[in-house]
Amino acid sequence: MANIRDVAQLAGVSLGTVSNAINRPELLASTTLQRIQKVIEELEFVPNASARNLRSRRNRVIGLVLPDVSNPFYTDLAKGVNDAAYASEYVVILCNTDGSAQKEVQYLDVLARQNVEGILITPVSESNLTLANVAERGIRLALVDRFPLGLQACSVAVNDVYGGSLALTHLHDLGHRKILVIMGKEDFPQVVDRITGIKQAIENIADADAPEFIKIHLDSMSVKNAYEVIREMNLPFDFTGVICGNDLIAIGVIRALGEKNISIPEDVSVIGYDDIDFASSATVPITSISQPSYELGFTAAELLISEGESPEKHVHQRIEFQPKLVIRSSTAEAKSRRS
Amino acid sequence: MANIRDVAQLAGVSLGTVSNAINRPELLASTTLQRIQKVIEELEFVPNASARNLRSRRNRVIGLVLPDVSNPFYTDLAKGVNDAAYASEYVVILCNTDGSAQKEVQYLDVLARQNVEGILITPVSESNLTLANVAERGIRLALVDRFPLGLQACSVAVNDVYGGSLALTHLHDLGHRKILVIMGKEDFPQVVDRITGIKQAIENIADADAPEFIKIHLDSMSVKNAYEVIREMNLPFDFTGVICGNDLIAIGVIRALGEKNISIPEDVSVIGYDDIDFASSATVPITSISQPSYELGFTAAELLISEGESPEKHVHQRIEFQPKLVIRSSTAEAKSRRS
DNA sequence: ATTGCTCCTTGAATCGTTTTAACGAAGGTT
DNA sequence: AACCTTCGTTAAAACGATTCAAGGAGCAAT
Repeated sequence: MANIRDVAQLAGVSLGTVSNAINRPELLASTTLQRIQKVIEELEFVPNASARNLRSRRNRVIGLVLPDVSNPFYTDLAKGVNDAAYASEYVVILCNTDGSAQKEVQYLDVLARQNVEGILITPVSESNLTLANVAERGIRLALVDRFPLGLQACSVAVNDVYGGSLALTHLHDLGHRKILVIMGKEDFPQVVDRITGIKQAIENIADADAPEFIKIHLDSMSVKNAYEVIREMNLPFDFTGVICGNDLIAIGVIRALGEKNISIPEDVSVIGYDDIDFASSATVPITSISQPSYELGFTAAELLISEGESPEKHVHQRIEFQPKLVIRSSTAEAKSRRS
Repeated sequence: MANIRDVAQLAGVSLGTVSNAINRPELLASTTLQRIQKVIEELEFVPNASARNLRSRRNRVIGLVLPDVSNPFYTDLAKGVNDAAYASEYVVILCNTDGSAQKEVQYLDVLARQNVEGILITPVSESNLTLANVAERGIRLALVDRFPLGLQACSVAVNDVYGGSLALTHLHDLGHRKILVIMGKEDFPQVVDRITGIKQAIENIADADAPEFIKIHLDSMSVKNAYEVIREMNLPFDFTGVICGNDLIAIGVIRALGEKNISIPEDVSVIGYDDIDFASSATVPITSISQPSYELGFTAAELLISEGESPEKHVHQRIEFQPKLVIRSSTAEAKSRRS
């Protein structure tokens, strides 16, 4: 493997000049530049990233920490991040926490050791102690799908409170008055916000008409988990509508209810969240709250990278997208049901 | 940020001793070791990965190059890789080529610049010129979901030829004699193999009884692409069975056929590939060829990492999984149809 | 001829580790 | 008492780039 010294020798210039040829070509006389470039080509010289990073403290690597890469919502988001990174010649280290706070801490540590320039994260809980820690180490942060509470960082998120109220309002408009809410872990920020939205929407409805609801919190927001929980459960009360934490849960719920001979949407309306691609191809096409997952990731990555390119003129931004209701076949007018 | 020198000073030992404390603690007297560890803790010392890599040429980073992270098959595979990496304290750089050979080349270059220890790749084409190049640079390679043709590397794959024949045989057993095969790009290795399998299966059937088939090659193996192509198409001949390159294509095909009032499986049987989670929750639950995606990724990553841990006693392995037919509702007995 | 500018180029220091040969002390053998 | 060994530790040389103050060449102005 050729190094910069070999190039310098063969081109008959000094070390520093080769370095300039690579990083600030505008400084060189054009004849020297060409000569060096030719040698670089000949030798197939590739600068060593470690050496470069050691000196300059920039390595064009960012970390992406997500709770569940099996969920197409996060996959799309990751794709957005990757594409933005690719455009700026950055590279992305993907970390999957499985929704575990402990894994999150460990991954943050690993990323810090790797000297990543910045970290994009959808934190699993509201507590941002470790995040503050990371920021202290001089690693830039950007929050995705989550707003920073008292943290100095950019953020790109969707208004989950509004999303929650959208879901409830839709079901209420269809005449549903008893609603099952089935979400992920109680302290997962998105869950908190969406439930807040649901409550707010209820408060805005005249008392006589206001729906009541029960919550269930799942350990993992997956098809399997939702399916199993609903299957094993004695259905708590005669709800006619279900609001799910995401579309995967909705798929699991629909399957489990189907097996109990409850038909969707005739007997029960089900509404998902995220509007993943499969929502429209599911057994019953799922009504869902749509979020711009790809843009979320793309924008956040752009923000983080631009902060690195010119830290002095960077100001932290807080970008908010609005969710949208997408109506499909899994929700319909409520009829009174089950005696 | 504390560095190793600060630690040495505070602990009253030399630089090298601290390094040993970190990397070969068994060399030290236990009292010294404890003293150093205490200081490390106090100072919150984190070794600088770049410096370490520069000297030791190991950075615990591997690259993963995949054609399509939106496809749950690859997502599951990536999860396997991540989990295996995590267990060995490695970190994964994820690269999404969108099935483009050009992007693949660029990503390989980026990974080489980053000095990754190894690369896991599902190459987009049979040509492995650039791969050979990478290997020359001293970066270890492992092929996932693909066998190495003349390449010195480990590989973990599924027998796609057999998978193709499984699909055809299933349809043939159900009485289908005219079959549409709808795959991805013609030179995508998996596509080549699966078609080979289909042809072989046909050859094994008595001439009189042998099915005929037409192929379509899509640019991208996505729901959208498949849906649009089938929707726009004058259906080529009166096929009664469809073999799809993956489950995403199957979903697109089923949707498009549905809009043409062709019912699945009454009029046409459709068989997918990969057996992704959603296959069972689709509008029509999809008969599919199942592959152990997670294990594929996990095993390959383990192989690659173990090669790094002890290169001297490593021998390249070629691990082959067998695909399985999973029968659901999208395939059924053929009836003669459409006049 | 001297000075002052501009424009390139150089050399040396530096980043934070790992690695390895060499060294000193302590203990055991003869 | 002299000589080995063993064990723990040290000092200094890498690793391969970037950075920056300083040097030199060429040219124009005085």
